[in-house]
Amino acid sequence: MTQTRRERLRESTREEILSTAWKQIGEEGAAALSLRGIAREMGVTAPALYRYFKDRDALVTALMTEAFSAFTAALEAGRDANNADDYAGRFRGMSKAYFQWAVENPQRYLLLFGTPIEGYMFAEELGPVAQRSFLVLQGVIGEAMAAGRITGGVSALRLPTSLKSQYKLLSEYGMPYSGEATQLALSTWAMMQGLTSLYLYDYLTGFLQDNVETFVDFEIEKMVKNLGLE
Amino acid sequence: MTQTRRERLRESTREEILSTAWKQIGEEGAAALSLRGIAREMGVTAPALYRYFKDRDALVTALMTEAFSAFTAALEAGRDANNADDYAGRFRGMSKAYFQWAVENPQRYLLLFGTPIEGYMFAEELGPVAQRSFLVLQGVIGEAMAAGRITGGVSALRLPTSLKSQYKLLSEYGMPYSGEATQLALSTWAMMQGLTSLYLYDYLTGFLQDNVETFVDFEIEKMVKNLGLE
DNA sequence: TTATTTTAGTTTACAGTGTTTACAATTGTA
DNA sequence: TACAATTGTAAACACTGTAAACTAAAATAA
Repeated sequence: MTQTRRERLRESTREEILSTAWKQIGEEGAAALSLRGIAREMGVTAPALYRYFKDRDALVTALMTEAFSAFTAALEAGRDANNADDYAGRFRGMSKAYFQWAVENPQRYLLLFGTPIEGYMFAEELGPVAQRSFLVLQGVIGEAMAAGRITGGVSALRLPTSLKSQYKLLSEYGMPYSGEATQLALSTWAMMQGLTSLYLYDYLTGFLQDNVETFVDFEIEKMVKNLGLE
Repeated sequence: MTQTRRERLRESTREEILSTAWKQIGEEGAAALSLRGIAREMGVTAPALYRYFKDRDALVTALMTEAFSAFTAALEAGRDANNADDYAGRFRGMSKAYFQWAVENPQRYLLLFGTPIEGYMFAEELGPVAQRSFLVLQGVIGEAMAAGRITGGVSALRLPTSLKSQYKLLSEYGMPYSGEATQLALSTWAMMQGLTSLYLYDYLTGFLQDNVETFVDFEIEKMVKNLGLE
């Protein structure tokens, strides 16, 4: 694994490009991201960046990969702040971490779950890294379910068998799984995403002002109850 | 209200611009919207469009206004397909119409609730027309609540008094209102938006394949139950 | 009808974008 | 030292949105 000097330099300017991009996203929003802007700030000409990223979309994909990792880590941290047998706590911790991360990293979140980049098409290679964040949620619910703690309304929906690949991925992470867990996780996922984008698009504050967080916590609590977790 | 010949012509090319824009959005997605492209297709030069729209953002705002109106109309139609005293039916009808409209007009929906236009900032004047669609939802819940049909988990959240302007707007439409109705409506809104964007971003089909609609219906049914509507 | 004003459109131009190509400079290796 | 790989630059192309000046046509006033 020993890197040559050249590889080190290359890696370092690659990271400088990414961090400059994040700086611009933080300041002007993801929509204002521009290769020429990054090059300008780095004191280099634009085509130089093409030595490091095939094109603008490749850069965006790299940024999204980074963001997904950070997001997933935040979810895991929220979950792991609670004991392994405290299923309600783990669910709560993860859900709050979801919202909290979005509040603290709005542009980053919108980069992942909005469509701020003109003409950018979700890259294939992002699939796994995106699903990994979903797996955290699915895992939390799956664990609770395996422990018999999910007593809330489970669907009668028959899920397709093609879900098995998904299950396999879950079990590789040592997590229990089931079609019902997937379904409940999707439901929770939808709610969190809805709450979050409503907030980021500034629909909530007009109605709730400084009660937004209380509202979100309340909605999380409703989910806990509906799952029968507590 | 009699229009002069000129006003008629002006109105007609204005509409041609909008319909050409919709055509492009339908074909290439909202991100690919381009003034020059519209002009090209209309057989006219780009600066000509500036006689009809101050700039690109003004055009986008006009498009969003149209889309919001259509969306609101769809919600109302879904609601009104049920008797005025069938509160659960009206809620169901509206919610299904929400998802259905998004499925049938994905680019239009994303134009409203995604951020596909580079650098476009949500225009002030869109506030009222956007809220109007929310008012449909809030109204359905408010009616049911006034009829004493909402028995589900109502929050203990104390909402700010500044909501009064919102309430006034509702009562102008002859609808009952309350802080609890607002809160429950926001919750429902979040869920619908979350389900829909999960679907449009193609997260659902991977898990559910052709069961997506069943899943969404099931989630709507859960909301009906949680509201205590049935 | 003629003269005047308003309007719709074009031409030209500017500043910005992502991207490609050809070339120069630098760096690492044999 | 000679050669090869790598990293950058300069110039150009094809696109954007937008502004200014100008022309042709249409509506209005004399």
